[in-house]
Amino acid sequence: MNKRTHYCGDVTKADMGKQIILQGWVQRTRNLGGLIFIHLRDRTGIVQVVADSTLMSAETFQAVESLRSEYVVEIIGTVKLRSADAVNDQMKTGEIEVFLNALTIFNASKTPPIYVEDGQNEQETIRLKYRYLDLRRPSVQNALRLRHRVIKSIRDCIDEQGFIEVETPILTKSTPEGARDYLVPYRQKPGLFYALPQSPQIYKQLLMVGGLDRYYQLARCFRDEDGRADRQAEFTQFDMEMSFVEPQDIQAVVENIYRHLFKEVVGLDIQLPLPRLTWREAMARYGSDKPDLRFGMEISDVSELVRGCGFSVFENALENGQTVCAICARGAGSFTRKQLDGFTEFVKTYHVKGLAWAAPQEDGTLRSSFAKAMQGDSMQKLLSAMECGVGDALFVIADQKRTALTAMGQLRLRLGHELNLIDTTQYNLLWVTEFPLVSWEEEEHRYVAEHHPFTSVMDEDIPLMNTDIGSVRAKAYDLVLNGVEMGSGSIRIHQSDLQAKMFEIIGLSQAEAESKFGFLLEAFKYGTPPHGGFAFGIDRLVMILCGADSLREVLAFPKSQNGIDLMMDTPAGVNSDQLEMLKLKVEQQI
RNA sequence: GGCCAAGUAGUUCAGUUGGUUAGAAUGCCAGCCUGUCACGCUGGAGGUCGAGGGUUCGAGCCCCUUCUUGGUCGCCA
Repeated sequence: MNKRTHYCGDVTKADMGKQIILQGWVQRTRNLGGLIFIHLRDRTGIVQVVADSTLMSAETFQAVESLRSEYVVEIIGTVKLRSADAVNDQMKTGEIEVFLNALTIFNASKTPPIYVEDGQNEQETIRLKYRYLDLRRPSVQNALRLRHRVIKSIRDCIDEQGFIEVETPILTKSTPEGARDYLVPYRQKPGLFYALPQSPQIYKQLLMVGGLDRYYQLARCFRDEDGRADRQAEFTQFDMEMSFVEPQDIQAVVENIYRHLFKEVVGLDIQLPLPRLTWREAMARYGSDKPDLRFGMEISDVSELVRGCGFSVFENALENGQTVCAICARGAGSFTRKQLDGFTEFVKTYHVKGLAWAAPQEDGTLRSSFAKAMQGDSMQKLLSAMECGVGDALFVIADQKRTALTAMGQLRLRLGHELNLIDTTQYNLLWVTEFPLVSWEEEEHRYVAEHHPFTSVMDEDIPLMNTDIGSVRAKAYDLVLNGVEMGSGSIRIHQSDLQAKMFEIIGLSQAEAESKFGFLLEAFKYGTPPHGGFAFGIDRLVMILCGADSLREVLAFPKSQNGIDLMMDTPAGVNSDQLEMLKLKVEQQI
């Protein structure tokens, strides 16, 4: 039985005079000679322990003298009120201290390679290598505690709505489309492989065929792609699926979850229903399918306005059927020429050829990269249409529509940050709906599913499937929080002929479809209910709620950008017996 | 796979134009100290300058290659 009577952070004035038992780690000691102060830490906080050499045996005091940072100990002591001048109001337990009577050292500790306290800025490499020490920091524990509360609140809420959690396999089948799969060799028949799931997509649809009606799972997903601050190879999704529903039914369930968890975890009331924006509108106004609506600065299509302006870049673009779009950034007129020109390099990363800018000055002149090329009053017309006045800056991009809008959307975000337009205390949630069903993949020279190949089509667009597939809209929707894609969902195809048609559109041969998804197409022939669902990333949500910049902050044991676990030092080699058993040969040892 | 940045003591960093024995803070070790709370004072130890090669009389610094980490483009249904 645990002898501990109190957690360190929980000792209060009310315990005065009691003998208590604490167990924890030594944060720091201050040895004043015959008097030693120890800050003892556990997951609740820190309390000061006092060892007075005149109140204990020489052996006990010697043991106290030997304590160092991160030793694990048990302390039996008496709670006393601090004298008025010794109170530490920076500490939660600063009014009291514990006079040590007995000490047990469970374990010594090497000198830790990182400081176990908040407010340090060690390189992440060293923090991740010694993650078990990093985990002792309050901020790291708080992130994990917040994550726990988010998950608990989701489970509570979804349970009340009649969903049951079903676990689906981790060893599953490699499928075409989507991200690269992690493969697992099958020992009994060399040459065959399992794949780790990118999502439980197919299983959850089969659960609907199986009549489960309302399913959810906190599902671990795997994608063998390069990492980013907001992308880990291995991540957790809240995944759900429902039968006999329309998009708004699913959205209502998800909205309930978000209202519930924001109330429980952040103490915030979210107004429902959440705002909705169609994909086309989101792209046109914000240049993104995950717009950050915490600030304005909307994009305008100025193609018609600049027609005949004389500037060859714009004229040529329009002749080639491209688009000219613009934003007006209030307050950006104070940027230096170097800064303004610097944005050109920035937008080029997003594959547009250039950026034109103009900034009206107080003295009536115009600083601009392209004013000279604009004939007549075309510049004035453009500025006044964009309501761009003194102190503002106008930015214009001419390129293919989607490319131009995307680059402009990225510029908008950057300007929003640099001009401090973003209220970081705000949580902005919205739905983006009516995603395109497919998009053209130039390199592969075929259409690919924008969401996934099981996504259903908007009823009124079904006729377009044979005539203008590029403009067909799907019953697909994303949830966006502060400009971050939280998750996606859709109504699925439940008719095997429509599913076959979809495979045909994305260039999946009948034979291939049969070998990869034969079981699914077969299942659809036995009374499949209309169904749909949604999934959102737990890691990203917790990251935003923590105000963290990276998913690594909200995972107990994250991996590096290249998918390496710096603590375990893995991926790692395996011995030749293991390879032999799997009949695997490594051609080139790196 | 491309581009950018970083890698120097346990940790965080400085290191000038290529020039003596590579520094600081903190941590660590030892001694002194009974009211500290980033305790204080005195002394000490601690370096493959990520790795390999090259240029040079001489390289932490210049050149080439490479590894690792981060950011980003591609990629991520």
